[in-house]
Amino acid sequence: MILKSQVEWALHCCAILAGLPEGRYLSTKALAEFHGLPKEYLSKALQSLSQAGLVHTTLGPSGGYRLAKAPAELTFLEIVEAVEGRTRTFVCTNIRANNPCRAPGYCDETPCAVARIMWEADEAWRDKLRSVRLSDLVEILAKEIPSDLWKRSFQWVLERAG
Amino acid sequence: MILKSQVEWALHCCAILAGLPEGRYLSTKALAEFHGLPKEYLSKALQSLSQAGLVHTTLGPSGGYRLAKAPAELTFLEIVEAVEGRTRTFVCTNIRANNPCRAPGYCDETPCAVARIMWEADEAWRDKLRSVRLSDLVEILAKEIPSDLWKRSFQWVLERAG
DNA sequence: AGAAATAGGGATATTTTTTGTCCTTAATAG
DNA sequence: CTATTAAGGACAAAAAATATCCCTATTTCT
Ligand code: SF4
Ligand code: SF4
Repeated sequence: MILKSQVEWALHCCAILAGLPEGRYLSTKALAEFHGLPKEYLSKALQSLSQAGLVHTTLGPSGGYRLAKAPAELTFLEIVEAVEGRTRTFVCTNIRANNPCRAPGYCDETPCAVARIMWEADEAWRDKLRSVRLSDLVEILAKEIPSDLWKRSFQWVLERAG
Repeated sequence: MILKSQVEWALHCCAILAGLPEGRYLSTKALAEFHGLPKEYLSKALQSLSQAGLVHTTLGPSGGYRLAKAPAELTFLEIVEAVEGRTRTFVCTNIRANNPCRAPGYCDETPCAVARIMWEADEAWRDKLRSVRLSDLVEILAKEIPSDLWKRSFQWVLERAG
């Protein structure tokens, strides 16, 4: 069970978009080039972000993406779920229904303990992701990335932002 | 990102094995029939449990599986990891290395903030699974499953245990 | 000793998911 | 009017999950 690579891509793209000046947009092409990713496929991830309402888009030259809300209002969970979907990582196939000893029709009402426990673990994962904001990430990156690289990257992005 | 169905199978099988009297074994055939699962494929899941040292096996007629330790000493995490593997659910493909502004050779030392945060969420998931013991599950099931079904199932298993 | 049942495991096949490409359409800026 | 963009549908390739089949060594029972 491995998350889609699109999750990593989306998080990185959001981190870049978080540094974009108010009102400017960055295109799929620029984001793909910056991260060395296949443009067409990255586009699908960005479309997911768009459908989830996390980013705003415009068309035409100078078009592209910007965040739909402030980085402090955007959580990791929102980004991850936009790309990865909201279905729980444990799905119950209801195998207890096959118990040869069961009364016919049993097992339909409540999910069993196995599923509930697995879902609690899933919730713990989501809780953690919900507790981290995009602004937290940007803060850490700003500290850790060498300032000359940080500046050059910022410059690179600005040159291509519409 | 969905866990393998073998995870559900393994958990259910362990729950059954937990109720097995000291020194007795239950075969793949019985476990597959009880849960309505393909015997050969379930066998792979049980082999994973065996390789992880969670169950003990014997060959021959009356052979099969029993738990290698007490249900109170066996956690959900051990069972899940035996089947699903121990790799983290977020894998870093190091896309920051593609940054056109980077100095050559950058990005090799430490994992970046994105990966660290995702790994923390992964740990939260594992922590939760580690906190639940197989005995906890059995306790809940004993409460929730109608006692006549519980008894019939127990009887069914005993008749087939070697 | 011989027959039957078992776990282990290798080889292979099928199905589903992930990853990726290609092309068309509608909108926008210059 | 042209160039550029996001959106999205159709399709293709690769990887992973889900099986199935078969052979071997071991154990139990007769
Ligand atoms: S016991 Fe729980 S996890 Fe297992 S099949 Fe039933 S509902 Fe699903
Ligand atoms: S920034 Fe982190 S998650 Fe992204 S590619 Fe680099 S190490 Fe991986």
